[in-house]
Amino acid sequence: MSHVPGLIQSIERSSAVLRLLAAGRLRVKEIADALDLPKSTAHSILRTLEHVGFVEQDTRTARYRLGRGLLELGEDGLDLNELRGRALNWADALAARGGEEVRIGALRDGHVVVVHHVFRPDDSVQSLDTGHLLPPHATALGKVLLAYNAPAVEVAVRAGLEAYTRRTLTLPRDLARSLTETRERGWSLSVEEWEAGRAGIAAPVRSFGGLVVGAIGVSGPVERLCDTRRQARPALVEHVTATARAITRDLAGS
Amino acid sequence: MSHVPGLIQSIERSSAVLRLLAAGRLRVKEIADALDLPKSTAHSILRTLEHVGFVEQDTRTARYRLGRGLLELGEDGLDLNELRGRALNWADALAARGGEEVRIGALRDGHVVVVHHVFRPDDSVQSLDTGHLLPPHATALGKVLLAYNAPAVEVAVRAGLEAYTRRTLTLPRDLARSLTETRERGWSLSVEEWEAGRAGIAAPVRSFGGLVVGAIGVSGPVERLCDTRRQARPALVEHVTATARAITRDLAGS
DNA sequence: CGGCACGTGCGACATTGTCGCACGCAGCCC
DNA sequence: GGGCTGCGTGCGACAATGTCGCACGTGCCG
Repeated sequence: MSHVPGLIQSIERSSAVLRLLAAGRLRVKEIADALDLPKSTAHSILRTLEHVGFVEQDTRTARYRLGRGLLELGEDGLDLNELRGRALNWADALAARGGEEVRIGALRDGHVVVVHHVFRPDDSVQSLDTGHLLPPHATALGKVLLAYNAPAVEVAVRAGLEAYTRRTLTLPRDLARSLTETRERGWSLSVEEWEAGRAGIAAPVRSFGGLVVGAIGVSGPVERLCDTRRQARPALVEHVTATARAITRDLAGS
Repeated sequence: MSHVPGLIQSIERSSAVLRLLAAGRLRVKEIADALDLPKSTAHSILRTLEHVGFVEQDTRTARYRLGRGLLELGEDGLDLNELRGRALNWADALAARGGEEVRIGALRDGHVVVVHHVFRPDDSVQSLDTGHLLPPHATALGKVLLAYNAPAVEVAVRAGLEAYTRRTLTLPRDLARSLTETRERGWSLSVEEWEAGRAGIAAPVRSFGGLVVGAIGVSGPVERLCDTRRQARPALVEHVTATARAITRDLAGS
């Protein structure tokens, strides 16, 4: 079997599997025979492709076929209801443990769509925020989503970075620096960039292969989220990032 | 980064890359940032996806986009002219070294399409066979192609295995056994199954990930191709399989 | 009912994928 | 125009992961 050094053999093999399945439905054994691979190897490839949605198996016939995730490649494979369903209990726990209001969101058409919102446990008057759109460049949720989505940054910059407060980042260079910091630390911070007196901390939620499909964040008064130097409180950062990791693990197990 | 044990991480990552590119054209750095991967790792994935035709790069902008190999997944990514172009010199060399006529073929719509035909070096009267269709189940070329294509076997069996000689394999079980042997040894043999007094030996030509995209074979009188027990002569088998491997390496380098 | 073939999953270890580093090139700014 | 920065590409060491033999359970066939 002639494999070119420097190329990733397992990816080449997976491409061959997809090509075979594009021509018709096949069983593990047939794929293994076609590629002269041991059954176990073929099965590992198929299991992975199935997991990422590129392949599906008919349980009755055991035959594999191309999956919706590949046929509809433009969709990011995770709809907002599924994100909400997977993340909402973790969001409730974060609100309880962190003591601040929590939102889960995703980028859609250049905006942050809030798919779940948890009030701050002690507060009595809140406006439920689900379905609302937030500006990506000024909110912590939005900034962490932009950090991993270069085209969305370009769109936002081209549309102009609107100033919501005097602290909103309105220069492309400033936004880019903030997003680079976000990537380096793995979480974002917004201090009075969206609303005066309020801050937010958010972390990414990832899907297969590391794809960012959403974010979870807390928000509240600056003096509760930040220390005297307007830096995020480490304990709260840890709660947010740990929760994001838990949701990511939950999604990976699907 | 949450990766599930038992799944192939590099395949998951490649699926994430494809999803990112389905949403827009991106540079290496942007993909690396989106997935929190080192640039080199992202580059290795892209290079592989490019090699198998799933991704293409715009040399002017350095941006990557989805490639024709993925957008047109039903095509096996190798057209017959390209197979011919890559294989014809090797076929000529095989005819010179093996002393028998050589054909290169591929499966199309249940038939073997001969894409290149080399006369036996010593013969003066030959009919050029290019473009001709051969029955897959009775020829060595066809049997080696069927050995790696389970759906094509099903089609042939369903259509009925026509007897061309009294030695043609007409029972599905007999054909299946012959194809299993073919896979086990890596080459096929046909002794008077297509034409009385003539035999053929053939080996598969493979593309990326091990996909069989064609075959090369020799044919001639039984007494020249086989020993007294009607088994293939080892020296000729070696010539055929070595040539198939050389063409496969040639294709891999593309 | 027994034998066989298949799909699935586990785990050892050899192979391969990962990724830091270096380099060349292009673009930008002073 | 030169220096700096960032990017894309490729090399090679080695740690991590992919490979794959084996075992098991299930279903089918004679």
